[in-house]
Amino acid sequence: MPAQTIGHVAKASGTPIETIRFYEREGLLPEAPRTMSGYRLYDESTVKRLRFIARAKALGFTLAEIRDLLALQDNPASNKTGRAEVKAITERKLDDIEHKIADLQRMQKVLSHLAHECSGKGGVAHCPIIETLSGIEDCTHPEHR
Amino acid sequence: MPAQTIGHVAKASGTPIETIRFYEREGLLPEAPRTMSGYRLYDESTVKRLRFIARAKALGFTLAEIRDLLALQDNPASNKTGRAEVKAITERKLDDIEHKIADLQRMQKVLSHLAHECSGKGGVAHCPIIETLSGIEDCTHPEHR
DNA sequence: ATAAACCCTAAAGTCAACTACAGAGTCAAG
DNA sequence: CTTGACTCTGTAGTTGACTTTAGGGTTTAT
Repeated sequence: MPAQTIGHVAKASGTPIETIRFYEREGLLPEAPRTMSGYRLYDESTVKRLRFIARAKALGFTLAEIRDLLALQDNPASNKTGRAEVKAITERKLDDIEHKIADLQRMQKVLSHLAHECSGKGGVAHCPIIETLSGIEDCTHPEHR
Repeated sequence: MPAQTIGHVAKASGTPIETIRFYEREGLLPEAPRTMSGYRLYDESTVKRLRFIARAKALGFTLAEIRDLLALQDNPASNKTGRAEVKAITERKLDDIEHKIADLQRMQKVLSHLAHECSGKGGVAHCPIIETLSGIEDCTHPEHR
C-alpha cells in the first residue's frame, strides 16, 4: 500500500485539504496514521471514502447521515441487519426530499401565478404581487378561487 | 391609533418578540417610537407588516429580498417604476425555486431507484445502496444505462 | 409594597459545512 | 544551505435567520 500525504489525497479525491482534516475531526474519516514528524499518511481507501462522501452529499445526505452510513459500512456487526438501517436512512432522506419538492412546488405555483398577474409596468401602488403579500382579499381580479 | 407594546404585536402576528426586535435591527421594520421609559410602541400596521414578512418567507424569499420588497412598498419614488423591480425579484425567486426543484428531483430519482433495489434484508456487504455510493460500476443489475 | 409579568440592551450562541488564518515545523531541489 | 512547497495545530470567521443569556428597569395586580 503506497502511502500518500494529505495533499495527494486532496488532489486525487477533489476534496480540499482543510475539508479532509475537518472530516477527520467530525468522525467521517478515521484518524490517519502519522509519520515521525506528524504528517498524516493515507492509502487508496481514503480516496474512495472521500468519493463516497461526495456522492452521498450530492444525493442530499447530511454529514451526520453519511457518518452513520460509513459506520454501518465499517462495522462488521452490521453484517447481520445493516442493510435495513441503510435502507431506512435512504427512505427517510427520500421522504425529506419529497417534502421539500412539494413545498417548493407550492411556492412555484403561487409565484408563477403572481409573476403572470403582474404587468411589470407602473408603480408599486396596486401591484398584484405586493397586494397578495399584503394579504389583500379583493384584488382587482378576484375571480381566482 | 391604539398603541400596543411589543408583546401584543408578537401575539397578534405570531412572531416572537425577539424576532421582532431582530427585524428592526435588520431594517425590515422601522424603528418604533418609544414610551418615556423606552418601551416600543406599535400600531396595527406593524402587525400587517409582520404578516407580509411571514407570507413572503413562506414563499421562499430571503430576509434581504423581503427588505427590498418592503422598501419598494414604502418608497413613494417607486410609484413610477417599482412594479418592474417587484416582478424582477419575484422572477429571480421563481428561477431559484425551479432550479432547486430540478436538483431535488434528480436526487429523488436516484434515491427511489436505490430504495427499490435494496431488499432491506441482510448485511451491508453487498447492499446496492452502499455499493452505488462506493462507486461500484458492475452492480448485480448493470442494465441501467 | 411586593411579586409576577413585562420590557430593555448588548453580546454571545446555534446549526451546517466548511474556510481561513497565524505561527511553526518539515521536506525536496538546486 | 537556503528557498519554496508542503504540513501541522488551534482558533476564529462565514452565511442566514434567528435564539439565548445576563443583567437590569417598568407596570400591573394583589
